[in-house]
Amino acid sequence: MTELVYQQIIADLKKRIFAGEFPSLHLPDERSLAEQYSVSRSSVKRALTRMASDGIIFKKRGAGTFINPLYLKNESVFNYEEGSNLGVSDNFQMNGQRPQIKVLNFEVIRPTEEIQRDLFLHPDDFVYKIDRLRLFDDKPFMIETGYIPIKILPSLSLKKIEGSIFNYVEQAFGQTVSKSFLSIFAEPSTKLDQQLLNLTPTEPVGVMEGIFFLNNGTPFEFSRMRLHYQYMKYNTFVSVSN
Amino acid sequence: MTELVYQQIIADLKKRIFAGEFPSLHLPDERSLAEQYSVSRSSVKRALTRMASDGIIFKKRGAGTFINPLYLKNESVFNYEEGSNLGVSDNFQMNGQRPQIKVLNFEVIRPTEEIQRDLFLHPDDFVYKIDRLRLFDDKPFMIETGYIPIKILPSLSLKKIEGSIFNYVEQAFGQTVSKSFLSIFAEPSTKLDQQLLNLTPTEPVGVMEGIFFLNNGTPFEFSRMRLHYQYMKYNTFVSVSN
DNA sequence: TAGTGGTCTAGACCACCGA
DNA sequence: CGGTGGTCTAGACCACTAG
Repeated sequence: MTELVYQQIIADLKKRIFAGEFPSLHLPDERSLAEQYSVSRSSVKRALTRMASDGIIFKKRGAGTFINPLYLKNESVFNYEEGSNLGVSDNFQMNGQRPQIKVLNFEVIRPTEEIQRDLFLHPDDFVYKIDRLRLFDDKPFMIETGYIPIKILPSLSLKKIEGSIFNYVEQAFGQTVSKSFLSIFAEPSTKLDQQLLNLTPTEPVGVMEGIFFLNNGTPFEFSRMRLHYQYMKYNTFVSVSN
Repeated sequence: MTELVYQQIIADLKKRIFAGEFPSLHLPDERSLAEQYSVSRSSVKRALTRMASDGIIFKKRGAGTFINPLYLKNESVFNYEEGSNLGVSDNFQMNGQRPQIKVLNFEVIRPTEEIQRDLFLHPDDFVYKIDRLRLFDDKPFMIETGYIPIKILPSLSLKKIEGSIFNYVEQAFGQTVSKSFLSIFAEPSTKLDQQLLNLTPTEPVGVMEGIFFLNNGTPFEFSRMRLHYQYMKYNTFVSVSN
């Protein structure tokens, strides 16, 4: 697959960590690892920096590099770092159940200035506006409105948006959706929310809105998702500065 | 303050971005920036990589480096990337306003099994249970319940929890709170929420709950935060694999 | 004080994008 | 095709931690 040096090091170190090769939770120092793998120290450092930002290890200047004990005990929580895609079906746990999609509306429009800016469009570019209701085991859980430039996906069709658009892009162009910038907040439900998501007036919706990017950095979609509050559970690992 | 080359570059580029120096959202290429700042390309690259992982910019191989339009739109909300700490006052934008803390309850209890597991405690360890109401410009916006092992902070006092616990830990032990696992979701407000946060029955709360870690990897606190929905806006930049 | 991770340089070659 | 970001090397010096 990928043969990048630092990715090989990451893969190998993960394997060795799970094999219990470091019972003290103390990894070899960077210079030794560089020698072991016959690479430069910079490449080792790059690998370790990645692993640290994933929460697998942490580094202590002057002391060494250590395995995060939670990584061993709580491996499942870390599994998100394996995913190759940011799509709904990957982010929401729908274990074996049937995710369904009901297309509410599908049209081509002139984007607002806001959308233009968010997706780096010219004033004369057009976008698809796609409204979909997503169900899960026959229960609606999310209203999704997406805007996608037609120049990125000129061949989109009603048929295709009844399935996963992200998967379609991956198959058709070999580009994965691997970055997103989202705002997450909550709101009282509107009449429409209540109707489509089977909510009572006191029950809220969770809102997630933002931009999805392709692997190559192209802004791909602006999306606004309104979720039944019981189905919105967003998990994050945050690490600041260092 | 900090004189690191790449941090200076980051600071300067942010300034220039906000000054509107790049209306096309297209930054100069790495080699030009290296020349402008009289540093190596590696240092520029390090700065840009940091900014990209913060979601400020994104890079497109073969094309260039671009400003994330949401960064400009959302500027105030991005401020969390300035903090050296994950605390409330750093995560929520309280520009010049007065954050206040009102202690509702402070006691030592035997942790539930769930808390034991989350904080990696033994059955005979005790924890502080701390209930606080946080206000912002005299308006309550968050009810916070925290559990902290007494063995980590044996000297905690009522006085100390009237201020930032994270800052106290930093001053007293030189450990920053720099990592967290959080779940984020929404709920209808309870009677207590409505009373403390000035909410009507149809207005919801945002909930953020999870574990905060010290720099060295020690699980430090389990926290459950119930926020006035208008004050919860969580921005995340997610990047998988690459 | 010895050893560790952190930063920085200078230069090389590769992979990709767009005109 | 030229220009861009991505990866990697080799080596230097600094800042911190621990014995």
